[in-house]
Amino acid sequence: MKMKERKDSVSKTYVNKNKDQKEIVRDSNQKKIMAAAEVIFARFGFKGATTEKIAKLAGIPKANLHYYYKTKAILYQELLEIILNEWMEAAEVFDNIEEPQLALTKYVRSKMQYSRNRPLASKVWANEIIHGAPVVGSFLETTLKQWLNDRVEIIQSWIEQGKIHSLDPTAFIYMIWSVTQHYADFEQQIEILNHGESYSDEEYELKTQQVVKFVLASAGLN
Amino acid sequence: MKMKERKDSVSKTYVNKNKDQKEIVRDSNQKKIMAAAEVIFARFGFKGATTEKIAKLAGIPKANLHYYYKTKAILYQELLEIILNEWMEAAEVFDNIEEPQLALTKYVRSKMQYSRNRPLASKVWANEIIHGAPVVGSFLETTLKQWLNDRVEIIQSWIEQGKIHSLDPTAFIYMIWSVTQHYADFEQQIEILNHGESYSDEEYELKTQQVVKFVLASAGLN
DNA sequence: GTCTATACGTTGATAGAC
DNA sequence: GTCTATCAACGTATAGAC
Repeated sequence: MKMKERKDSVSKTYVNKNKDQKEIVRDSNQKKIMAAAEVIFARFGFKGATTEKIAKLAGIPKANLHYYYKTKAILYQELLEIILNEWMEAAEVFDNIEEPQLALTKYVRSKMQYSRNRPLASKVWANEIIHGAPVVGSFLETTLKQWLNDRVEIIQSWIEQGKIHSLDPTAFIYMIWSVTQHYADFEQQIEILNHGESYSDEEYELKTQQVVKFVLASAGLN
Repeated sequence: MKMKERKDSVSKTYVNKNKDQKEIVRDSNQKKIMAAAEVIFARFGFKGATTEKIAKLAGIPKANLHYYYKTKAILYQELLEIILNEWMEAAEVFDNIEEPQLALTKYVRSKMQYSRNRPLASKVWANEIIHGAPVVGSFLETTLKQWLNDRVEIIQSWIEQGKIHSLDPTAFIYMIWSVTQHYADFEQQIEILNHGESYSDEEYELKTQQVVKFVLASAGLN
């Protein structure tokens, strides 16, 4: 109520500000929808998620959701795009670090942090891949393939310089991906096996350190 | 037609034999349905799978599927039970081997073979866990928890005997699970990143050897 | 931009003849 | 045990008033 009054009074004075306000409302609603979509898609998959569930969780009528996102498929695609961008950001730390020990440590920590902070996003992504990557398949073929090839070259150069053990760089990267993403994707299983409790920040930090050690040991860095 | 005639003629002479024949038909149909269910559930998830798709792939009418499995949920549960039993079988090789190097090598190889032979089953399982283990949750709490606890004790004893490095046994087991299952669950991604081709038997054997090395190195066994 | 009511397609499940 | 026809329930998406 108070907010609305303030908005109206502002709109009378500054037309541009009012326009901004509308955009702010739009952004706010889209963010609420996207946050809800992430929860529902993670829990039920694409087909199992219903626009009604998403709308209810977002606190808006279903028709309103369809006003912002014409179809469920479009909503899903936009969510995957957001997740993809986050994935790529987390991967950037691998670059521009010459020493393998530091580069690997930072990368693994970055991936573990992502699993900690965005488990739902990780699950949506995993679900998409498990079901054959119907939406993100083309991205895998282009962007991810390029990213992998570049990283394989870096690792190969480390091996040639004798900085790490001889190993299969692709298998090595898959190990890093799988071990770190496991903490997000299999979250419920981990929680059940941990006396029904999720890890505290301290426990998770210890797990992270352990995973870093596994990765470094696999490369012969101790 | 011929089959039917033969069955009838047999039934007149050997009642028991006829019963066997019927059971054979039943078993055969159930196997066809279950095989199709695995494909469809793996590709589309529980909600995305339709009984019509499953029946069509199995080569029977939808109503017939419902004759054998009253509901889609029951079909899904029975499939998970089969997968669970396979999972437990693959895990048995961990036991009764005193030397960590051999026990770990055999276990990792067993898991990698399972990912190779039964990628669809692995995906159905992963999908179930990612979505919060609504069906197998109780199993995780009891059987899997017990299995994990026992294995943690074995690994702990290895550490105390100085046979392997000091490490977090649970995190170590999670690493083995995640790395090996990755080759099944993220099969499509791996294929796309491998010039669009799935691994040959020879390539997969090399990847298996690499994964074994990673696991052994993580435990300080080189 | 918001929301109620509803049209339309899909799907799980069954009835009932064979 | 097999199969065609059918239906009730659900879910996506939209029309149209506000």
